[in-house]
Amino acid sequence: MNPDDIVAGLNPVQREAVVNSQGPLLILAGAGSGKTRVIVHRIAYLIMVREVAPQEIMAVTFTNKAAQEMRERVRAMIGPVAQSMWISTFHSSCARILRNHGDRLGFSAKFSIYADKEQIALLKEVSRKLNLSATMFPAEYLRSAIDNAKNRGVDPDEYALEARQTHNPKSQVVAKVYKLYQESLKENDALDFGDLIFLTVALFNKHPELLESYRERFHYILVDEYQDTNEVQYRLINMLAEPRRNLCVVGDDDQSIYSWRGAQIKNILDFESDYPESKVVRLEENYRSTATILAAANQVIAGNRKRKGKDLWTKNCSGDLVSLFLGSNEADECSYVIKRISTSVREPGDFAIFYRTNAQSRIFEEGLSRRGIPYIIVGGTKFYDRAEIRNLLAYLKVVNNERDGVSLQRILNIPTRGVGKTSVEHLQVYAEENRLSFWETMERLDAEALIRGKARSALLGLRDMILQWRRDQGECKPSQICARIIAEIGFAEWLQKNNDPVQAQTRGENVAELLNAIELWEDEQENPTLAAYLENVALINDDCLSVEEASRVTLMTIHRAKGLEFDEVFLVGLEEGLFPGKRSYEKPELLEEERRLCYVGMTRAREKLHMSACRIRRLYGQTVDSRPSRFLMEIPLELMRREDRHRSSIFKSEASAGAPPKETFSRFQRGVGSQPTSRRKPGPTKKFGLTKSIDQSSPFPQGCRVEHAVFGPGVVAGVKGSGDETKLDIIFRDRGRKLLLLKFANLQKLG
DNA sequence: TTCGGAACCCTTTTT
DNA sequence: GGGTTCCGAA
Repeated sequence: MNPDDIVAGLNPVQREAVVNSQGPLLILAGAGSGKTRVIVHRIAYLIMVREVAPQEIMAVTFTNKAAQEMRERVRAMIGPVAQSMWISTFHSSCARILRNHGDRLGFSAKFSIYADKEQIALLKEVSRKLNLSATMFPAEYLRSAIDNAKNRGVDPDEYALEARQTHNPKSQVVAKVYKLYQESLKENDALDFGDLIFLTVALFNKHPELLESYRERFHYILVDEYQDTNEVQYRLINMLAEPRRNLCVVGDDDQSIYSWRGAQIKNILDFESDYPESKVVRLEENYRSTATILAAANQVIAGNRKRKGKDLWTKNCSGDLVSLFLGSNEADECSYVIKRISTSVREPGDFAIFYRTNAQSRIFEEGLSRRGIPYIIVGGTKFYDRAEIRNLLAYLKVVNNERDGVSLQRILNIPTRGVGKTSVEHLQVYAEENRLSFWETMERLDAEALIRGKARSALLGLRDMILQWRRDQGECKPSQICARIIAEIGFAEWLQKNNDPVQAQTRGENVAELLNAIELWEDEQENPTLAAYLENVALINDDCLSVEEASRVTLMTIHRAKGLEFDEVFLVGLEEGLFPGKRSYEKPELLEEERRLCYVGMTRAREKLHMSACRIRRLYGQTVDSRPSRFLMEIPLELMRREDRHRSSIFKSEASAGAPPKETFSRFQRGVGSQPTSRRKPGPTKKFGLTKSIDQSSPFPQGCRVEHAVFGPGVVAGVKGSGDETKLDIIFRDRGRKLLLLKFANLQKLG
């Protein structure tokens, strides 16, 4: 094939990235620079021009969505041969490897994958065995400590050594937990997410010949979002790529926002020293945003020191200024956002609202629904995290994997069948004393007088059902087994009985939806086994079930927004202490990450960007005075337009809360820059948002209660202008806020 | 076993 | 403020 055909339509830099197919390559891909396009073309180039066999290429991403899109687009370019390529997430690539060779580490090919909830359940069991106090060592604390260790590539022995060396008593306890937890996982024939990667690395370390075989297989390795890789992922990739060094990493150091999950920005920053012979390509032309938005974003990110350095530019027009709205409180901020959405010619689906923390979403949700504007909140409790779904999945896991004790214990009394705490304890003790798995203990119920009465017969019944379902696996599809389980345990009836009618309804629907989802999945599979389905659920935990409608306003955290784009974006809550968050103050690295987060949020916008902050915010039940975020200060005033100038200071809290003068606000009022951290200046400071000169001679001064013939009762929030031009800013009790010309308003004074 | 109320926590969460 | 979790009482 003619190389020119492959690179046709790419800009010169993109071509560089595609054509440089041999040796290590770092592609610094700015936001909206056509990254995926480059990756896809690069793969096509390798196969079509360099005649690399597809199965010699491994492409790794972080999300299923990214993997899917990449796979789809490659297939569209080169056809079905793409099928034999490994394009998948870190986790599913590793799961695949471990299913093939996990026996060398003591796992079967059917191992269960434990998500957070199951990790916690197992950790509680471990804590109990070690007699740990749940207050001193909450399961969640242990979970994240162990998770961190795995991300760092630290095994239990190394962890114990670390703990001893640092004389940290708490860590020494965690070390014990970590060790026992790993043993328990093995007994349950289960792995957690961290294990998938870490144990793959361990497998390769322990069995060099296996590593060699994969090195032989994968001649070309490509990693997307390289800035988000953690230590083990880094090790994995680099060990595989070592002999041939055909490693292409794509990423953007300016969009590294997952350090708290173990991502190491240094991986991308140090790539050039890891591979001195490497080439670097910078994709800086942006095809997404207006020049104004980019200029603003560039200014913000320029405040970071630890970065490769990159300036996005575009041929797009300059577009609108960035709108800046400084509200009095979050209700005010919210109504600004909603007003802009409801008065726009755009469709709801063109808008997105991004916030730093999930807690901020509620007010927007309420406001939008009150106005009847369709919206979707991305995030929150996922489908597969709902209790009823997890219960059914636990059943399926038990059917699939005999040794999975965590899932078995979960379902013992679901639906309630009279197996209480004491019975479970008896079983646990017996299992422990006889070194049996939980399932083996259940098998001995006949022979041993372990448990008596109702619990005994219930357990025997459950055991027989499980045995039957396991036999069914031969001729039944997973969906049929699942349906059988639901029917035979009386799950629907139990849900009815134990929930209020509304909840019972949704839970029932969820169960139906699960069956539906399994069937959909089966339709796409050649060989739909239960084990395969369970892996799919564990790793591809996507919410394709909640159909993403294009016609709704999208609400999500900025973290979730990475990789997406919208015509018009509202970035809300830009306040010191919230964004950047308070916790980032002490550490410069954390502050830099917050700044990157801001940059990510801003660069999602195609045409119009709004940024807003509140003067007063209720947070965790407390009302706090806030100042605008330093990130706002970093944007040149020429790029912004204030959207709240006409507004007056109607909010008593502002005058009476005794808030210290906020010179940062005055920066926007007077058009003079000031440092966010500057000390308080002497003398009076203009109050933010206050109408410049209140006409004290107005018959209806600020705060005056009035009655309007049509709008009813209200309060004068502000007065503007004078004489015939006098306008009153009034908040009506029932009709919201209006700006009225005094001479026409025909107001009655009240009280 | 199930409930209800007190106590607790509180960034972000690709897999 | 609110959601979750945990413990004790019925």
